[in-house]
Amino acid sequence: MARRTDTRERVVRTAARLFHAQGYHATGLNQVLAEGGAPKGSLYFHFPGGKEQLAAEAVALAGAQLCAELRSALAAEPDPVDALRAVLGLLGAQLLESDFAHGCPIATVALDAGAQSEPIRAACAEVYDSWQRAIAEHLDRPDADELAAVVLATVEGAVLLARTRRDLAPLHAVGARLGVLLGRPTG
Amino acid sequence: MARRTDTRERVVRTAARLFHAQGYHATGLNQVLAEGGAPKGSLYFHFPGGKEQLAAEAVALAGAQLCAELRSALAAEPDPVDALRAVLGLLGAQLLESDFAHGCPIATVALDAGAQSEPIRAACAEVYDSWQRAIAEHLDRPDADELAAVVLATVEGAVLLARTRRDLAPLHAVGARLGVLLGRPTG
DNA sequence: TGCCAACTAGACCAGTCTGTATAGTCCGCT
DNA sequence: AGCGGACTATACAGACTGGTCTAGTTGGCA
Repeated sequence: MARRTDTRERVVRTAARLFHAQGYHATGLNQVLAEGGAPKGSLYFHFPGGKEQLAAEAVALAGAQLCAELRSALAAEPDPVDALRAVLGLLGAQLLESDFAHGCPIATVALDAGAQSEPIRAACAEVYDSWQRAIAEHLDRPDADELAAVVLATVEGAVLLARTRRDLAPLHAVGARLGVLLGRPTG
Repeated sequence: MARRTDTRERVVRTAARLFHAQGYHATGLNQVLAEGGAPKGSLYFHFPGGKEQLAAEAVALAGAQLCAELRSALAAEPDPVDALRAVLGLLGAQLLESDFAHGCPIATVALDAGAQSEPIRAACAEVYDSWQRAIAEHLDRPDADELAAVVLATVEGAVLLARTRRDLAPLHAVGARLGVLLGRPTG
């Protein structure tokens, strides 16, 4: 069956945006529906699993989008340190633009709903894995995967701190230290 | 007026525990009251600011407790790297014990409620500042403060990843890289 | 033309949320 | 004894939650 409308996609996009800024429990289905321009019947037609399914798909969508941006940034710069600094710049710009509402779309949902819903937690974990893989592929060394996890953790933490403090300083501090962290293959 | 009961403290402790594990919006006042053994009238007597005030105080309490543990761990080890590894071990044990429910008590609330409530955001930011100061004081070098921010971000990110993945690997990876990050004063 | 699936539309339900109102209990102080 | 503030206890309000139900509309295909 070919789809006849774009309602489903519109709803997921709206949900992704709202979950990103407000979190899972703070975002009501009514708000998603109102801003997405869809009635309740449509939602439960497209997402029989309800809010939980919607959140899992929204997380996957937001994660895939950011993964694409991450890969393109990494591909544009031969040096991993420069590339990651570009990514930090991107995240910082996003924070500023949204008045510090848009940090990491995964972290918000992971902490808010991951503990109560296994599908949502799994979707978040999957996204983190994809990001880590993208980073690891650009670190040409034996411990690339483990190091990519550290880089990912550092960036995630910096975004969390920056959002909470309403200040980009943590992002800059991390950017300045990336060279040290990635500098020597054998540590 | 001296206090005549410990209801207030009991409620804050219960709230801190529940917010820690479930987040702000996922935790209802009724649950806090039931588990804390207090009626609603008492809550609004002790916390006229309602849930928002309760959360701000719970965050401050949890933050102060962890800050004390952090300082004691740092004081027990002369080498900052060893000391921070001990802290990572503590956080990992806490995650395991709680079946990955208890990550960072601040991050959960900061992402969940910080965007909507300025007092809660400020309370979270204050706690992060206190932790960063505690770390910086044990790094005897000119760039201690900035470096402490990076360390804090890395640890926070690692806890977030570990909780989401239900796997302590990110914590271990960070522990193994702390030496590189802190190794040379001039980077 | 007629049929069927894809999809929309919104009323409706039971439960939960935070917060308020008010009556009552306890206890130290004078 | 009895006043008054500290505190408890609970019923209740009003809004909102996620989710279900049924009726209706649309569009392609036979």
